[in-house]
Amino acid sequence: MGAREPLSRARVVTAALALVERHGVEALSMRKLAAELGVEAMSLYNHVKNKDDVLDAIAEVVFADIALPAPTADWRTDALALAHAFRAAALAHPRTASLSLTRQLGYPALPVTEAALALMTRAGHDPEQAVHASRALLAYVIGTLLREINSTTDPDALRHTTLTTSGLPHVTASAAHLAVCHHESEYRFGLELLLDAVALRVAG
Amino acid sequence: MGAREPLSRARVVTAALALVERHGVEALSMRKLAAELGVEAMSLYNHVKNKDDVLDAIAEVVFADIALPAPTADWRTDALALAHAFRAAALAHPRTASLSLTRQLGYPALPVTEAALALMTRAGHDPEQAVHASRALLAYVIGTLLREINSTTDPDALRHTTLTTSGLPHVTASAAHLAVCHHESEYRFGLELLLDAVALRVAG
DNA sequence: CTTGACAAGCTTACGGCGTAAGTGGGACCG
DNA sequence: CGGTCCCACTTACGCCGTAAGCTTGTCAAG
Repeated sequence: MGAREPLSRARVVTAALALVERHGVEALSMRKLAAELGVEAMSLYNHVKNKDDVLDAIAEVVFADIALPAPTADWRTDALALAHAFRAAALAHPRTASLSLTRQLGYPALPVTEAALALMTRAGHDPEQAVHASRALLAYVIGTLLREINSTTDPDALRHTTLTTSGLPHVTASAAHLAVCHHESEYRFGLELLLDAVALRVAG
Repeated sequence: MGAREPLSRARVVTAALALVERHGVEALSMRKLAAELGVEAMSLYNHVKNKDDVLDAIAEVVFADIALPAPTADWRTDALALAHAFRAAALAHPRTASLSLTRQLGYPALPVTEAALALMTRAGHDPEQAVHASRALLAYVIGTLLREINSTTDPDALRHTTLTTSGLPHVTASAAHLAVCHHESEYRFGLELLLDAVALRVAG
């Protein structure tokens, strides 16, 4: 019965992340988290302020995992790379990513925000337009990833609700949307669309 | 001591919506909701399956409140009108809207989905591209509204976390983002950007 | 008028939750 | 060796969602 590795904030956060990825956010409780670490619930509070602190901490991990691409000569390449890195990080921890995209994170998200802003400035926007454009880019990325993650987690939510509704007034749209689900290529499609528009706006 | 108005699903949902708008989602409990209606918690279950059912129901309200604009000759006008209607409905119930944008809603969101799809088809896209483009539009709308709603609900979350962080390595970006906060005009900016790109893609 | 079914409220009860507050022992420093 | 501090444990409180059962008012059929 040797001494076990001592608890630490890092160990708590890691365990919380694992628990959320395995069973979803709603399954995360301080008691279960403690059990996971072979410890009583209240011991966690020596390393963590409260449950919200834990949620913030795991949400940050996703942003921390975004490998910001080094800027190249072409802002457009960089934009695609940034968006791709964002998506990769989100898909690496899908259930946690829902949290990250939803929660209001200030500082942890800043590097990404700033990268997007720098990018749009380099593209030739004036400062105010650069802010607008970078936010548009991030809004698209976040909106798309939210949808993608939800449909991955719960793949036939739409199909189910449509089929159990009698009368089916709107099958056409749902069928069309279900038929097209190559997430990655769709992501690129919207991205290119947006970047085309940015380029156009700067040129014209 | 006359007989009070009997409970009904509609009354429950209305009260839940009001409670959420007043005190936030985390303040919604079956007990408080019942108290609001002058009733005991378990009575609610005669009209509602469970708490999740309540949450779904209030989330639907936002979509139901989107006044779908009648199609005109110009798809672009219609796209702006749709986005504007979406935004109006979301801002009318901001705290509930977070739920609506986050939760996976199948059927209730369908009219909007279909309107966007129809619009992109009318713009000249082939069916598959129309799906992609409509999803891009909705992703932008949802991503933007999430940000807007969160920053309205909790206006200085970013400022606070930045200021309390010593070292402040990234003040530039956050300051720039804070300085620009005319939500409505920003919304239009990104929207026009996206629609320009759609028009371009169809023409070229 | 009686009866019995049914809808819709109330009561009780259970297990789980987050966390405030206090306890105790082991490690380290004087 | 005594003191101090860290850190895990224990206890306890009030809230939660909801299963199960009970009560009461309403109303149609006999």
